[in-house]
Amino acid sequence: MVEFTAIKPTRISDTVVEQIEEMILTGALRPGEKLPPERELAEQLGISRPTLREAIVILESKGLLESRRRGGTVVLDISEAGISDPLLELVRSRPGMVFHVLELRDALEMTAAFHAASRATPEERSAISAKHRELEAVYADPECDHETEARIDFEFHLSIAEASHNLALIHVMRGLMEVLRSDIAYNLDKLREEPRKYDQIQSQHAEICDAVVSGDPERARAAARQHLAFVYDTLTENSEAPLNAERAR
Amino acid sequence: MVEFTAIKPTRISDTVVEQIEEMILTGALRPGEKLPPERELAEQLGISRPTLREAIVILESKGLLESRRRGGTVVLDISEAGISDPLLELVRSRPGMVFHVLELRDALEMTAAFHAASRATPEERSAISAKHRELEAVYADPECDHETEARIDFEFHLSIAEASHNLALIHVMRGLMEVLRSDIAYNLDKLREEPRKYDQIQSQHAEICDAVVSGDPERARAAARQHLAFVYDTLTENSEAPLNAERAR
DNA sequence: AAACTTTAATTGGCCTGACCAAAATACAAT
DNA sequence: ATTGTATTTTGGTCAGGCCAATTAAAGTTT
Repeated sequence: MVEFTAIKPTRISDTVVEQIEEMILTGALRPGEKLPPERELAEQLGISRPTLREAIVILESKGLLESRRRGGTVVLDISEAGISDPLLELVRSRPGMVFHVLELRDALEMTAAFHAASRATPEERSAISAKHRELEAVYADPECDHETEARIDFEFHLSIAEASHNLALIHVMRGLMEVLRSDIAYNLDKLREEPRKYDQIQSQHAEICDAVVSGDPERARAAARQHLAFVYDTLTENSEAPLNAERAR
Repeated sequence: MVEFTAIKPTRISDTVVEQIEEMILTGALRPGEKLPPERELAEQLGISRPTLREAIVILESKGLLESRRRGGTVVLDISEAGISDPLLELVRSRPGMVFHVLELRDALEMTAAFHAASRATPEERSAISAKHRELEAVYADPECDHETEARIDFEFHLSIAEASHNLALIHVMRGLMEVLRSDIAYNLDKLREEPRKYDQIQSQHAEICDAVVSGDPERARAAARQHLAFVYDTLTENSEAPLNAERAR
């Protein structure tokens, strides 16, 4: 018995999608360039406007095009749009989703810190310490660009997760934090304007690091909890659309 | 100089995309389920068919839907293409991975139960109760096949996660539990031979259910913690390759 | 002459309604 | 019972039109 894969009646809009995709990838269509008006392009391709629109909307959801009223449809820069992970892309597109992710991180990092404190090898403990020192350095440097700052922050938390020796945990957290990394940079900006809170973040990191390195699981868990709760609350103050309505603690 | 991000006049097809996306992520639309015919659905949403089609085509390109001529539009299984994919590989390849996943579940379900207890709508609470009664029924039935038993067990925990109103949490847990579902059936087998532990599982489920439904977050969290710890320990006894070496609590 | 208003044209966003073709169902015929 | 045919459902596509946002041109005021 041979396996037959169901054939796919090629939809005409999909064909157009591939066509334009290829033109963008090969450079026939360069970033910033403007496509002909929908009516005109539809006629050129010999298809109807709704069908053309289906194709355009797909390409737009893929981050390759952007159409504005009266402004026409322009090709975006691929370098900032080339995305692979389909599900994390969903997360990234939702504005209020940051709070969902933060809540999830709260649960995960508590466990990560707990297990890391009890399982980490000496090498891992010193690696965590090193990453923390690096973090303090970039925090202390006012000239450090925020992207680097966010990256180090991310790597610090990741190093703890990796020391938990739980592959499933590591995997999930890596994906989540990767998503948050960009947002962190933005939020750190706001924090810098409030030295009091800014210092709190630093001391929280120090507390987490120390608890994990010294091998105190319960203290590490508590420190992680405090840190994430603080970040959540701070973002809630700065954002206009938190999850407060649903957050009836 | 402040950064201004260009505002995007929300397109109605995008709104529909988010709507359906969310229904899929929260489980309101389950894999395999069929959407109403385009004409009908368009009327329900109060939009035109071409606009609805724009939304459908986008979701199709994202791999969430599939529409066939005359066959209607059906929801695809997200777990096939998402976070759980690489995780599934890990679980398959490494034997002791079950314990990693169990630990992760421990962290997640505590949070899920906590938030569900405070955020669940009345409908969700009754849904959880209903699923728990169903679970008690299959547990009481000695003739019930273990696969069904594991499925109901899985759905019970999932219903709690869905009531947490945290999309990120829901998605991760769905993937994890889907992975565990098969293993559960096997482990339940062993548990049945020990009526004492078997009954404990039941009472733990009852405690979780009651705490969540009655709206007691802290009690719900504690109940979930106790349940998962119990499962972990029981599996540790029965399995010949636990993570004891690394588990130096 | 420069800055501000007004007007008009362009263009994406959306709708109504229709036709076609594929596929499943019901039904008839062998 | 199996095969063949008709009917209906439903996605795929097209045609043409209206609306509203936006920009560019024309006009007006200072």
